Amino acid sequence: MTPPADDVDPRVRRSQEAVLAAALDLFVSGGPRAVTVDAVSEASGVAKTTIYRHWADRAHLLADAYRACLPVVPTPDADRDAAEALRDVIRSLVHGLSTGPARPALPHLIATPLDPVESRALPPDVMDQTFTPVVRAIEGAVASGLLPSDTDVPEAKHQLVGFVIMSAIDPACVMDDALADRIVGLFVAGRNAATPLSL
Amino acid sequence: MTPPADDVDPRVRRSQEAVLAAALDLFVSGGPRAVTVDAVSEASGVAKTTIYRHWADRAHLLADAYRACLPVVPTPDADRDAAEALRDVIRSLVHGLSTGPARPALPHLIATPLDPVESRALPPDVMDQTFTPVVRAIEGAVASGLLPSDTDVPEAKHQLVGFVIMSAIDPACVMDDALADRIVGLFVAGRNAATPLSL
DNA sequence: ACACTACGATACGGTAGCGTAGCATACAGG
DNA sequence: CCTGTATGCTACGCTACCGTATCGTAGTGT
Repeated sequence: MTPPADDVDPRVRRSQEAVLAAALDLFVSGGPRAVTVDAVSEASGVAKTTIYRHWADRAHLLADAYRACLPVVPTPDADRDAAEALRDVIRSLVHGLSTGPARPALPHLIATPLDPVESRALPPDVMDQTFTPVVRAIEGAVASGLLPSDTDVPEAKHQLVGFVIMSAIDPACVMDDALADRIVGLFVAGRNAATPLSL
Repeated sequence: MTPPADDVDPRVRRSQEAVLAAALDLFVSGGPRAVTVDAVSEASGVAKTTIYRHWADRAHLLADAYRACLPVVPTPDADRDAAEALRDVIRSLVHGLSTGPARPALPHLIATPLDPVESRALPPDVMDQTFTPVVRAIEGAVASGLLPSDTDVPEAKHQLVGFVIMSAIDPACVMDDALADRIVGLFVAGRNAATPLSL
């Protein structure tokens, strides 16, 4: 499964692709609970027995469907300008969440790893992997002086990622580069304010 | 169910309380899927038939368990100092998420309303209700000049709430007033920065 | 003490889903 | 063409869970 081998029996290839496509559709529209083996078999036209010949059990099938719609955010080059790197990472995250199956599936993407039953075949840190580039970019920004040296990196991650996620969950929110740049701008400006705020 | 009447048969009272407590425990530790009528019956010592005498079906029982661990954030008085109101609302939100059953149940609190099956007896905007006080506080801050008049309120909500939620999800994060104040401080400072950032 | 009500226990029918077995068929590749 | 393999089909057994019915029992309030 993991390596999409090229030199395989075309029958195998066809089956796996049909199954995965159907599983992804079901996941996007109905969440993990909709990805039942019977439903996938029905929707894909692939016999249930065949599905079990390629996936150990339902959990692994669901895990593959999950990964198939998880957005991938590239890690910026380490020798890049920190501000640009940060901007590009957030733009990429926003873009990845607003295109493809990720946006409609976002609630399920968040909820699935948190469900002890549904996430059995998922690594416990699937989401972390997606957000690692953001952490790298923040670290780069701190190193280059764009952010104060005493910046709490995990906290900064919560701040940035939380903003993006909440925006993406709101169906009324327009997810574009302008939003991404605004998010980064508000973030950096707040972090660099001389006096945070006096209450 | 909704009105916790006081003048009822103590037997009824005792049953309902035991059931609700057990349902809440199961929800916190195992999510909505763990709240099965049989499991609740088993855990509470209340017969399944009795449960069905007080709740129409599993969905309503789950909905009550859900509401029982949802944090309640009081709306600040309208004639309050805007900065204090905003601070208190976020403090209250942070506190509500870090005490009681809300923190460990947070993933489930987020995921449940997003599940079309599990949320059948929940109003579609349960979460919104929790965040409404935040919106009110932001509006007050804009009105009083603490935030720029062109502030996008929904976007500001995403920013604040996203930060809080992501922090609460991270088990390593310490949720206290200091964090709340930092969140508000970074938020207000960023929003008031003359020039957001030039890239 | 007595009627009324809530409760417990058990059993049941029904549904949905998982995963497997057995056998017949279609197809890929040499 | 011919062998090996992937697939489809059907039929299972099993489990978990829902919601109901029935009936005897225990507790409440008067």
